[in-house]
Amino acid sequence: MVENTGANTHTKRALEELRQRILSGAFPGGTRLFEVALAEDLQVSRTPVREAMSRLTEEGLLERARNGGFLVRSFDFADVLDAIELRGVLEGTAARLAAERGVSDARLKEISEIVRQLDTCFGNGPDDVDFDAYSELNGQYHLVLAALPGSATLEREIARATRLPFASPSAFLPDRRQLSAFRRSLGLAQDQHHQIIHAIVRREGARAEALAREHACAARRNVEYIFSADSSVAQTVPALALVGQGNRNDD
Amino acid sequence: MVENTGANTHTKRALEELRQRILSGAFPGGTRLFEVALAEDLQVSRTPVREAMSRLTEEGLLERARNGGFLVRSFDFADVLDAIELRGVLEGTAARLAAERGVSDARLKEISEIVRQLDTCFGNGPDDVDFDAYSELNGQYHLVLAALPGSATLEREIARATRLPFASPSAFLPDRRQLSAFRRSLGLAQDQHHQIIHAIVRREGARAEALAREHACAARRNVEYIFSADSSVAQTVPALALVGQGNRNDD
DNA sequence: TCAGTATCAAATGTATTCATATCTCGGCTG
DNA sequence: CAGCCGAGATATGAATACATTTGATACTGA
Repeated sequence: MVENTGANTHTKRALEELRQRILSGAFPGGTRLFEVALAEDLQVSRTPVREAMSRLTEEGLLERARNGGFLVRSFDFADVLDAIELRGVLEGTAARLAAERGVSDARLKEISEIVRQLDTCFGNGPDDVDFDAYSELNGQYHLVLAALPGSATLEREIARATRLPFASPSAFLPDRRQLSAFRRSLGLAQDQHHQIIHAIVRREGARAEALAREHACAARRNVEYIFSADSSVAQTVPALALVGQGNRNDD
Repeated sequence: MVENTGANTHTKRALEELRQRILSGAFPGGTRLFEVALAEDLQVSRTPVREAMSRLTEEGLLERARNGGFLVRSFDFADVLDAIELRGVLEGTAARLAAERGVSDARLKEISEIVRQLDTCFGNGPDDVDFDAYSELNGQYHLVLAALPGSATLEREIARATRLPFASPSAFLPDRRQLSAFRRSLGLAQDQHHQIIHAIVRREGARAEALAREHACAARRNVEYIFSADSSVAQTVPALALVGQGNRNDD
């Protein structure tokens, strides 16, 4: 049995290009993607385009239309808030199970290191936060947290649902007031990260779960605040831009 | 723009046949599925086989191998227990949100009807339970419950994770003692169904969540009991047979 | 005998061609 | 004038031929 594969450079190209276009908001939610048009545009045949769309469906960026074909999934404000809620629940579960079952030293070391790096993003003062680095590391933190319990199925499903929704804060922070509020909230979030890890180490499952949930509630309040403070932001930022951190499965 | 689709009878056939084979345990977990072999076997070309495998990957029954190709996902006992745990958490969230946000009369009517039908499965006495009908309806109950909150994204993710794992009890109940224990537990489960609906109607979010979680814990205990009581069952029943109720997306 | 290399076969990737379903549009008919 | 029906356009479904990658094996030389 030859466990082989043919060439896949075209599929890979199509996949990456399409993903990038979707995440950048090139296609409004609900847009139907046509194989032929994309194939011409990407200079490949329909086959790798189909393959790419299928994979993007698995990733949650597309959905299959009722009668065939693919649509760009659309997310509205309520979806984003719900996704944060869901994420809090799942991460809470992950944290609780990690505390109940115990965590390998390697994993604990891994996530502690991430938290340590998160600390460094705050620099020397409250006005010196590296938003982009923080956001990137924060995504890793959540993924590793979701992976803690050590069950393949659980890990997989939690990671899937956790991955979907998250705001990249630096993308939509127009005015000074909001920036300042966001810095404060990031400081609180960072405290919560430390507390969650502590609770896991101390094997306090209920507390770890509650903390992770509160963490998500704080994130929810932040997003609500930002969008409500300036309604133009809600309309300007495509909801899809909030989606997809660490969603890749490239090799 | 013709929102069209070509014929899909071959894909449909391949999809249903493959799904059935996987769920029936024809392929042990980890088995690699080869396009050519399946295409010959099913008397179709590789194209619809590929398409079917891609969709089964979305359903969670297959996974993509590192270097291309598809593997049958394998689930062990721990995976099944974890899946039940996860399910309880998600359904708890669904119940809580339903209680907090309120539920449309139509939806409430829908799920109340399912619970009513579940009641009828118990017949006239404790020895007259229609397991198959109960199991079927129970799956519907869970899916509708997951759909209650009314947010498309949330609904989708909850339904996805909820769908994955559940035991079909009648499939592995060999001896009289277990059967009797199972009847009792089903009665308790049915009580819990009623209580959850009541809590949602009364807008008691925390209670609804706690009840749904307890419901899952009971299910977990049942499965643990059955598998521990007769270790041969755990080895005989392919874990995959526990997967996939209401996972269809046929039209 | 072992190691390294070359060759082959097996499996998937890609392109192309044909088939088929459905949506649109125009004309016919009541 | 409205509604239905049919033909054409369009998009996806399916089949097939060809390309490419990679694992396995056999052969050769040390």
